[in-house]
Amino acid sequence: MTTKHNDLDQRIWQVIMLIPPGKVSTYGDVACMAGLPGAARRVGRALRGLPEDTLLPWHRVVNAQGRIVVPGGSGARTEQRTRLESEGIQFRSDLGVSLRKYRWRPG
DNA sequence: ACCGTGACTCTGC
DNA sequence: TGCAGAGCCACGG
Repeated sequence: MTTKHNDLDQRIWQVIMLIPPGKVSTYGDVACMAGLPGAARRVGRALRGLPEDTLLPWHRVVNAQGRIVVPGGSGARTEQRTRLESEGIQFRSDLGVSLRKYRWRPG
């Protein structure tokens, strides 16, 4: 098999599963860590195809503003916020989280 | 190969 | 603070 569209997704998922509980990362950072600088949108596509029963901590991925950019769908937005709060992450209003405090940086 | 689309990001008003 | 435009990468028709 030469063409594996899953290859990119696989790499993206691998990065996301490294995000520790209580911390969050941005689409841009995940893309960069996956070796795809600037491909933040590609990360969104990778998460979009995730099954509902996935073990991947997709909820720890927010946009560059620390806000949830997940479309309503089946209440995924609410679920993301609930999961983050259950990990000790505090939300500022309905705006989002403080990246300054919860942003995860590999190092 | 061209064009439109998206769970993005940055800059400007 | 919020909205709009342009740039960005990869995918699907």
